[in-house]
Amino acid sequence: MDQARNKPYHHGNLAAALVVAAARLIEESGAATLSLREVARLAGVSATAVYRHFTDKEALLAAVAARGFATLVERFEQATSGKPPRDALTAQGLAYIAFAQDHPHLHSLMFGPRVPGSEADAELSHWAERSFRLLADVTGACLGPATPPEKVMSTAVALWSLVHGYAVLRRDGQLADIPAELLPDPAQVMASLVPPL
Amino acid sequence: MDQARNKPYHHGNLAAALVVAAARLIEESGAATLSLREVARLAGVSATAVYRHFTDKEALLAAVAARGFATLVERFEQATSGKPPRDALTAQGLAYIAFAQDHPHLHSLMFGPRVPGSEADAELSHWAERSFRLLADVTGACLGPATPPEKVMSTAVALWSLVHGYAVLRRDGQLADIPAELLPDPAQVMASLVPPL
DNA sequence: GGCGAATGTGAACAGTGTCAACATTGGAAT
DNA sequence: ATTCCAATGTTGACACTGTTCACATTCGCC
Repeated sequence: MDQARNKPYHHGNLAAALVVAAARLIEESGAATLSLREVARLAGVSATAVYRHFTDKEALLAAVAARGFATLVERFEQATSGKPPRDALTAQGLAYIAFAQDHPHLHSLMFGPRVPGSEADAELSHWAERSFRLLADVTGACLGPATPPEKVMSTAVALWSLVHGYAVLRRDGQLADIPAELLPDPAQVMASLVPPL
Repeated sequence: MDQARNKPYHHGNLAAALVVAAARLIEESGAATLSLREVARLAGVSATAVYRHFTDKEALLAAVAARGFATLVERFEQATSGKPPRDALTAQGLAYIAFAQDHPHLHSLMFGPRVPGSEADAELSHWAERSFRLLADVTGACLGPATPPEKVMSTAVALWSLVHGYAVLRRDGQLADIPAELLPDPAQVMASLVPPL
């Protein structure tokens, strides 16, 4: 066992442990109420130790968000692997909606407002771009190789808007009052945005 | 002038003044960084006076959000008035997107996560329902009177998802890296979700 | 073995939301 | 018109937050 030993020298690697602890607390109660001190407490370290590894509270949050993007991309890949384009497209959309519903607070952190100047923003942007590229690629495959790139792009953004909007409305409880049988089937709506080949 | 008089007795009606002050600060810097004390300072009153009119910081925020919904509904009505159904529908969607872009922080507060138990949540829900009903009505008018209600509902939710998603992605800067000429035309995409009569 | 750099700690500061006790004032009942 | 209560506003305080500074410890390298 690791933690059964007497109190360790320095800690091994705090950075990772802090991200894990923060992620756990965020999944429970959201990023808004997260306290650096509580993260530190959970990692068995004193409050200011955080600043040896993250310049800011925001930097920690960005690291958690980046981890979230990593697992999101993973979900995308395992949802679409080996499927023909149109199946892959709807599978990816459904995976996105499922992710937002399974990890509402994390999703909210990942796609919340950006701090443009932040240095951690770079990695975040990288991940966000990558996950969008996955969507754009599948969309392109659905539309066929002869489709002009701006058509692919605008279709991908429309699809993303649709799926993201639905995911966000659901995760924030905005659709809670509407009985489930009246809600649209996301797969079907997505299909209607991609003109058949 | 009003404030040129010597310091007034009680204040007139603080509640409204506090909501106005809070709304102004929120439009500038967002609800996350809003400080009750600063609101009070801006209203020329001392911090704890807020608690004579709002049980909570959250209650104040809810009041601001409610005011936001009121102006949103107003925008909807003046955008759709006197237009045939399909024009009204796209006008309403565009008005929604414009609202989110003109008042990003307010929009974010209005459609952010709900606190279910909150007492102020009731009024918020009322407004949200009302603004959604506007959309559902226009959608119904587009689809024709013979359309089954669940079809109207699911179409309205799909439209809302699309427009809300696009508005949110834009307002949070998630589409900032994509050149404008590659972005979809919301009106056109909306039209493709409503089958022609 | 020793030394510098990396890492963790404690005390402290300004700022926050919120509560309890106190002060003031407006309006209603006499 | 006086009195009195309820509404409204203030002061002081508590626990908590993010963050900084000076200090302690420990690892890796010469």
